[in-house]
Amino acid sequence: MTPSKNSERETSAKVNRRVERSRHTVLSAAFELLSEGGVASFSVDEVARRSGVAKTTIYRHWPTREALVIDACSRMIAEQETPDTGSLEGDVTAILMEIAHLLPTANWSFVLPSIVDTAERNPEFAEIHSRIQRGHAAPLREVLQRAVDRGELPARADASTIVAALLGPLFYRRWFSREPIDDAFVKTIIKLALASL
Amino acid sequence: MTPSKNSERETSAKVNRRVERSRHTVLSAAFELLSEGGVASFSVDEVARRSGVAKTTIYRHWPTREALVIDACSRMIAEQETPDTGSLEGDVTAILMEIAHLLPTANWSFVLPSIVDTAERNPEFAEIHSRIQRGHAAPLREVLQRAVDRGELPARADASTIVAALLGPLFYRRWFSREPIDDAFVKTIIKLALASL
DNA sequence: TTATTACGCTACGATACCGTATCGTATCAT
DNA sequence: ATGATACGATACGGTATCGTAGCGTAATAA
Repeated sequence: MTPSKNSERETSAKVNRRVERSRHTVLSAAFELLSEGGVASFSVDEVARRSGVAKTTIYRHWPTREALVIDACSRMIAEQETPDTGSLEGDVTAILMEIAHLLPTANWSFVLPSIVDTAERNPEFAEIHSRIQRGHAAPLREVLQRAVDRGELPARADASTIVAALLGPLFYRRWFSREPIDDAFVKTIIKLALASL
Repeated sequence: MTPSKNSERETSAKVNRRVERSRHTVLSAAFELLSEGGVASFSVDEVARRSGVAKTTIYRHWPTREALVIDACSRMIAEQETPDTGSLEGDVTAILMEIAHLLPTANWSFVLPSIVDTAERNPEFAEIHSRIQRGHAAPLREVLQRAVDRGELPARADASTIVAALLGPLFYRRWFSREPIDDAFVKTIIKLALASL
């Protein structure tokens, strides 16, 4: 609260104008590069080339290549809204239809295999992957909890099993069997996963 | 069938002793290296170091790094037997329990994300991935077909949907949520996937 | 206006690859 | 035994990458 501290705060806040602009430019290019080639082919030199920001400047903001990759990956977490249709099946359908629509198109769907692979051997990426994963499952877990609260779903039902039964088949089609994901498929999966009620 | 052709055959067949020994040594090291670091960190130099086979020799057998990686990946296809217990649920249970057992331990489960990632942008790897995938699904498709033949399963049932409903949740737990896969989970998934009968 | 701060540019050193060339040696068939 | 063939060792040239250093310039705060 002293004047000196105040001025320090103002200084750092205004310096951020230039800094933030650089950071944003670099992160955009990094994100784009990541989407195209995955974690493996990500290079600081290429980010510098694309962004127009000098490599030295990049290294003034991120101590290492990995730090930049991790930062770029963190922006990949898909924020998804939780619907509230009143019924469990309605909510789940809304969520899965949205995901089914995003899976063939969204940027993160091209990068996620790369993160999964890296996470297999790198704890830092395992942490990021875990956060992304929780983000995907969160809306489902919430509507399931609401259904329990309403008495629509028995409290003994295992939420994580149901989530796996819902998301698993969709992910399987996107990354393993590479089959298209149409509405009929999604509805069948929902019917099967919620059949035990 | 001429003598000259015969001698040519014999020659190539015996030369193969040395050649096959080299090929086998290299492929073993390549497979091991692949299991540890995935496709991205795979290098011919490292294979040469580990195998003791000179890099020049490796390049006499494989024209390029990628050819060697692809060859090593091809050996990763898990041969799985198709059970025959007499009932659909029995067969499916046998298959999925086996997979659930392999998922946390088998070498290919560590490499598969890497192949999936590479396949996302490389058609050659997409082809390999497709073969691996068909290998995983084949036993399930066979027991499903047998169930249809017995009349245990309606012919209109979509096999590829059921396969996705069975394998998807298991794969989801191995590579996405990273939760353990216990017997209770597998049995629940089977119950859900076959509930529509 | 002036001092500070961030930035750009160029150039490094170090490392790790790929794929090839050369040449001498060991293995193998006959 | 001998000629053919595969192998090993070493050394390249070329490229890409990481991360750093030095120095001049532009933006910014005071």
